[in-house]
Amino acid sequence: MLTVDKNINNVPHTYTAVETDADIKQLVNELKKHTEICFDSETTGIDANEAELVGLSFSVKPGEAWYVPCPADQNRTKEILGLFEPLFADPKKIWIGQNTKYDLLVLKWYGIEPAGNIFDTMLAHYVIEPDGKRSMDILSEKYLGYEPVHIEELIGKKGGRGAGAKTQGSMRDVEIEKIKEYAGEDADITLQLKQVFEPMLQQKEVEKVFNEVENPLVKVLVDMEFEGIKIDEGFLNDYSKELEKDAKTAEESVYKQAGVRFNLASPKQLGEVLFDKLKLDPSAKKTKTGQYQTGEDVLLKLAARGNSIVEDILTFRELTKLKSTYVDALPQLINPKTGRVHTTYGQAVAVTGRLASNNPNLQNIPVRTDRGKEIRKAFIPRDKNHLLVSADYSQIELRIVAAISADPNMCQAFKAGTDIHTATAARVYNVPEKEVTKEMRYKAKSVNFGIIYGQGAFGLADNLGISRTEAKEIIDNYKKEFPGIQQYMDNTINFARENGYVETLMGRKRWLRDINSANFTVRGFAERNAINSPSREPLLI
DNA sequence: GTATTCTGG
DNA sequence: TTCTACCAGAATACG
Repeated sequence: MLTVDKNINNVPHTYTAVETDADIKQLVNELKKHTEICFDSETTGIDANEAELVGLSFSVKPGEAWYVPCPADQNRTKEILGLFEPLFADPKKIWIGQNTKYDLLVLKWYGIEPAGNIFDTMLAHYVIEPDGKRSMDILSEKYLGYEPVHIEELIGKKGGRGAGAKTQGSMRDVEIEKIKEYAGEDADITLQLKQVFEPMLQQKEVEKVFNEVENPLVKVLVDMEFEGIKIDEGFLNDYSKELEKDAKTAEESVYKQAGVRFNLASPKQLGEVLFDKLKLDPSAKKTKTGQYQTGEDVLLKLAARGNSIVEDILTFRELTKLKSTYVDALPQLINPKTGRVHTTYGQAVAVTGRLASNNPNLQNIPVRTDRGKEIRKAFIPRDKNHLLVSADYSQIELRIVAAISADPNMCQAFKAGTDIHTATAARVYNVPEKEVTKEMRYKAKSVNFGIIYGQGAFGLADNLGISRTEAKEIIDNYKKEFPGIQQYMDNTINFARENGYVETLMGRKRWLRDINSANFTVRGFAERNAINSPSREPLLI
């Protein structure tokens, strides 16, 4: 049983503050003897692009840690960091940490880029249990049986809303005796987590994706976040006014046609106007909370029946979405220091192994509509000597499915280089590719996407606005024409039932606890996850 | 804080 | 018989 300091088994702990140059040099000499060094940084904020370094902690042995305070005098802090240069320059070191991307980004702002490899305990837990929670507090309690000092004890709770709410204090103002305990403990705990996770990575057979994908990716993401991207603020300000005006026009038109003014941004109020007052659909569906559904798919069906008010509602929705989520939000996220926007990538968030992006989310910038696409013009090169280059896989998920399933017809279609949806339509409708109509291609495309997600006849019918009979016919033909795909889906579900997980080409596993559930719905979800997850990760090289 | 909606892959 | 396409982040309304 591993032990963590005083509170667990009364094992003595030694957390030492190291402040003078002489003591720091002695610490560096001690750390030089070790290949694996656990480290953590304390900072003034939670945004690494804004944060100031308050201190660094190190540990190489459970129960022992050093804390090196970094003063507000930035020149002195750079001097201190300079003393660590021999360690950071050593390519043989392995830097252990929890969410190392954050600490490395903070260090990069001070010009420090460690040469050694990374062992990130957060990423270790991510590949061991992709859908669990993994804050350090929770990992410590779960794997070490120890509840760490809460940060609130040092700097108070996060600022609540309204007057009188206390704002969270700064790490900068905490006295060294307290911060030493907190920071030392973080490095200590993280080192012990590493010792727990390392054998687990072997047992679960996920070292490949951990060593070859996740850990090397950390430094790449640090570079990307640090670099950021330039935003044309003036362009967005102009566009905001245009959207404001056009949204207002659509809004007024809605009120005029409805014969009543209300909050158009409220789905609840809109539903009551459309279905109680105007009675546009006597069989309108309600959500589980009892209000009418007013999502885009519902509104599009009303529009198809010639309700002109719905066009204006859709326009209002589109324009206000663009304005509030992108056009007005992006300029506020420009970093005053760099004049650029720096997203934060979530490397251990999505259960499928994909990245996530926030503050701002740069993975959902509009592209489908003309007025949405316009927003992309605001992302510009740093100067006239640079340009932005865009590269994208073509149909990567379907290619992965073709490769894993080895379906001869699907592989042949990709090898021939023809449009995959046209090729699919030709097979499903049994016509030459030249005779595939737009309609046929559109439906085949929907089937191709639906297949990846485990969609059935009901979903396809709803999506395409066709009968369930027709949808079933299309799907049956699809399965007949691409027998390898059907076989792959059957095999995948069977594999999941027997093993309790599915895996990607890189060896990332997703555990499916409900795959053998007696509940049809619950089991169905797990089965669709089983089919869906493996197609999400390309094989590198 | 939860629900709904909409943006992307 | 059942409910119906996976994975995310963010804005807004509303209690």
